[in-house]
Amino acid sequence: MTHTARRPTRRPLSRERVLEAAVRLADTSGLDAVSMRRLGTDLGVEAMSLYHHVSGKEALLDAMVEHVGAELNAEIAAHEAAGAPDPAKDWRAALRARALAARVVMLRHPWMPSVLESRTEMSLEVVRYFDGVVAILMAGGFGHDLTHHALHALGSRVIGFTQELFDPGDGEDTSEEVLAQMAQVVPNLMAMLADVAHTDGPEQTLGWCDDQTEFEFGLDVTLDGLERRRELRG
Amino acid sequence: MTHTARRPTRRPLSRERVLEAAVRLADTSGLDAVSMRRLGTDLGVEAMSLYHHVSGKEALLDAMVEHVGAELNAEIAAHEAAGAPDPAKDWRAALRARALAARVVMLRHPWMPSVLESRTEMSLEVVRYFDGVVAILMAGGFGHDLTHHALHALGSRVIGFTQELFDPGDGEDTSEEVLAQMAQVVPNLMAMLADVAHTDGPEQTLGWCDDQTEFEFGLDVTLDGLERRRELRG
DNA sequence: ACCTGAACACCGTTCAAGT
DNA sequence: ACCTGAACACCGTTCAAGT
Repeated sequence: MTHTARRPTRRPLSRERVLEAAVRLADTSGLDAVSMRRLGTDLGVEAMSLYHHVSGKEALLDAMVEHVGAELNAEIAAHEAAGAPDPAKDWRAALRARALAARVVMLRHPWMPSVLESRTEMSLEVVRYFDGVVAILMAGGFGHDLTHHALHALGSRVIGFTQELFDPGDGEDTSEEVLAQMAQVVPNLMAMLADVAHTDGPEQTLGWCDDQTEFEFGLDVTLDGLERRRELRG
Repeated sequence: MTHTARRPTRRPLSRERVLEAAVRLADTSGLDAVSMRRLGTDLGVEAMSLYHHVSGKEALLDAMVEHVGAELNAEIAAHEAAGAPDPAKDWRAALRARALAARVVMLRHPWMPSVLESRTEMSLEVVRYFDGVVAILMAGGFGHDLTHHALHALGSRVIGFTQELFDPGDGEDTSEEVLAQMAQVVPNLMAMLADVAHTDGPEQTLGWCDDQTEFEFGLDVTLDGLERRRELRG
């Protein structure tokens, strides 16, 4: 065995390599693990070397969003090539398909929602995604004004996620005593939870509780409400 | 003038005083300013003294949420005492009024949404708020199952905010050149923006772009969609 | 019981120095 | 041009010591 084979081949660092490593690190170990120092270690390099490829931590996060945004648009393009609903015929189906396709990408990167929301400058790739959403709504007969309102009403759902408020909780450590106490303080909520008893098997979560069924329900409710507005104004 | 008057009266630190200072600090200087050291300085005390009243940074954030949650429920109670819509007669009006009342509190604490979403354990006061939401939906004729779905569909809107994806941007530094370039890449979006041209005056923002008009539009769209589901199933 | 100061293990970032 | 190491100014938190 040679000497050169022993030490890991040190490809020169590149912006692309930095971003791939950062996204992978966030995917596997969570966003908190993404520090300049840790990222440097993963790449076999000093943290300070990263500054030759990204101007700082914030720029790194911007670039990570852009990286996933590109993945997102590639996914959408693939869907469209494979035959997607025609927005002029059925805007609802077209938008629904787009949101669900986006969701697949988002589920691969659970840290994306929170980083996306923390950005002060917005990603060109993500804007491009929204441009496609606008195109669908306009083709569906929404005016500019209603399209604008619709974007706000749909919020993050149109890009495949909803940032839920609570982790539903594992329910493992909730003793009978605690449950009885809760029933006193929040009786309506407890009665509801006892009745619905989530038994849908393993849920796909994105950040917090946000399973597929609830995501689609919320999306459809919003699409229904928008369709009504369109009929009224259109 | 006496000596005792000169140095700031040093009331003994209490949990309440710590929480009030933390909330005020977050309100005025943003969440990033809330560090144990900075908070200690504000209270005229070493950072380590705080650990006698909160067990750590995470516990402090939990307690801040609980503090605002209490303010939220007090606001709701005041609204109800002043005469709120009867949910049995008009669940829509009752829920709408509750969400808008909650929003007033949220606007006083723009950091609340992000902290709320980052909590792993949920606040009793906030849960109490949701218990009231469940009560309204049940009184309005939703079953337990539909009430559960409705909570997911409404998401954070029911507690007075939507976490918008983008800051609309000041538009101050967007040159003609950049606009022309954008029109190439995202033509649909640019056409829409040119048409709607936000001129509603100063917008109330909560975190990101989330003005009152858009908030109410999104809320009403969701309420419409839910009412339809209720009619179908009820 | 309540508060302190030093210390530890982390951050992001600057800067002068190496090759 | 690319990478390094020491240094700076911050974190949260532990722990032994003070009153």
